[in-house]
Amino acid sequence: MNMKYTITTPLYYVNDKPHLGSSYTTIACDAIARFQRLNGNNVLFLTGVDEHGQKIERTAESKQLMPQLHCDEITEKYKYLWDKLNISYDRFVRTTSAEHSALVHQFYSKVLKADDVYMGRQSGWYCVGCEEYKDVDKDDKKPICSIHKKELEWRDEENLFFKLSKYQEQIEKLIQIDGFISPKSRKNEIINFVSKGLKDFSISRINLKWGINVPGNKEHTFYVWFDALLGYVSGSLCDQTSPELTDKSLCNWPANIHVIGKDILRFHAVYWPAMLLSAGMETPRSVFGHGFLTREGQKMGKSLGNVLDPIELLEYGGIDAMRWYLLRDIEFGEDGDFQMRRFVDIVNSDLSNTIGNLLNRTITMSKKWFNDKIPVDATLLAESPLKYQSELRINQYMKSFKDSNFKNSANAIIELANSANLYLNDRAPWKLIKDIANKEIVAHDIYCVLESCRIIAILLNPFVPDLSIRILNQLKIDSSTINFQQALHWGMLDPDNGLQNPSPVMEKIEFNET
RNA sequence: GUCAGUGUAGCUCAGCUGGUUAGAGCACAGCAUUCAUAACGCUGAGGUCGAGAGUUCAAGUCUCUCCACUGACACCA
Repeated sequence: MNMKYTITTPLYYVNDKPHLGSSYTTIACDAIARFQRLNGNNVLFLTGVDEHGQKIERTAESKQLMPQLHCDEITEKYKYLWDKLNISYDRFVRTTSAEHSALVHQFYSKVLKADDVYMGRQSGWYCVGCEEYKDVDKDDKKPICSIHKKELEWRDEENLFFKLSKYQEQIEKLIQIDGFISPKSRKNEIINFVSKGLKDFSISRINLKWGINVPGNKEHTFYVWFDALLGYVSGSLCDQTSPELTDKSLCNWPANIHVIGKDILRFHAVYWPAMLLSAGMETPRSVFGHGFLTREGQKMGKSLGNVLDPIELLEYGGIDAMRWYLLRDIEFGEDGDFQMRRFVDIVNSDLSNTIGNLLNRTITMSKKWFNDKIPVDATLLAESPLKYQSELRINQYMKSFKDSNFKNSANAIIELANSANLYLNDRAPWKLIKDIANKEIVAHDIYCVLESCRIIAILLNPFVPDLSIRILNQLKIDSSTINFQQALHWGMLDPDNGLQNPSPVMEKIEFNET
């Protein structure tokens, strides 16, 4: 097939170090990217950071750093974490890069040509945290932002405006398209919002140095959102060094999916497509707004002091545990609750007890009775109930994964492992082998279970690539070139290939309350 | 305030157009047990299905009211 498939995480705001929420989004994207690659698609997996805006400027100031240095510092933390989480991104976009600002200028000139920009005046109470004007009473003397609990600032300034209202009908049509906005519940909210009439929005700020300058308007810099969203384009250009918005240069555009948190869905599903329409570019194929994570039933926040640091979690449970738990136990799209007890239980049960132990017990038997080779009768393979099971579960897995239903996909893997465990208990090869006449039957049984393990390892790959490779290594399978189309056929395991000595592929996590 | 969604075992959730003793996984208890990471397997205990009222021969499943949580919009701060 070899289709181009472009997937993006949000460009994370470098106001602070990465938190569990951004890790969650990024892990989900990584799973999708890996899944698509295994399906033979040519994937461009894009992530990056959004570095401009007043909030950054002030944060840097409070740290007595130049904004750029502050951004560099935080950007490094993101890169470090993505590295630790084995995120297979292809490009990392920085909105402070020269290429990016060149692209923003190019894009802006297109929007200008479309006659979609005008100078307007905006006054009102402004929240720097939100980077947004708030609808509050003008007579109020000390209004406070309901989200940030900070005092608002009075602003009265000239801004450039983008004619969002002009795209009312086109946006209405776009958001109706089946699959454009997921999950469905959020789609309805956006439709509702758009139906009330789109208002033009400002795309520039004055008196803000930390931003990309607006050509022709010295005092102005671009509003962070206008700037940040374009990072998706600058990151997906074929040749990033010479940003030109032509059909050729846009070979990775449009994005197949923007994965974001539910809080910024409107920017992605409404503002962003309108901007692209204005510039005569294609709109993204889909936008997925996932839910938020709470911790032990409570919102995570600095004020509550219950923020879960991804690095800490990683050190505690390991990368496979973290990735597995987030993808397997939390409904993608819905809000989810992180519970330490459950984290430990789920990971131990699924990865150590069900899958790890299955592999371990089977390899042990194989080594004990057949040394390295399994004398299996190939003609019998086609009739194994495990063959049927694996096909059933592969189907379930594929179907669910395409809907970004990671939970159900992961369940399919566990079901297959359960079946294999049951099969062993049922066949009891350790009893059969006592009669040497049964050796062939036992070989067949062992082979079928090992083959199930191989398929399990491959299906696990997008979820927990490290564990997947550890399993394949024990089966002495080269993990560097696998793809679904070839690898998911029953009977691909070479019986003469030999096996590595078994050692637990997944250590258990010990639960300790902290 | 308006609209939408959710509320089912300790935890995470299934239960389509109403129909016999409400399900799964995890956790827990007991049994069994080595091929295996005290793992796998079997058995079991656990729910007045958010509350109340109504429709019906029959409601987790339909109607109404209320409560809690989540979100959107509006309003206020």
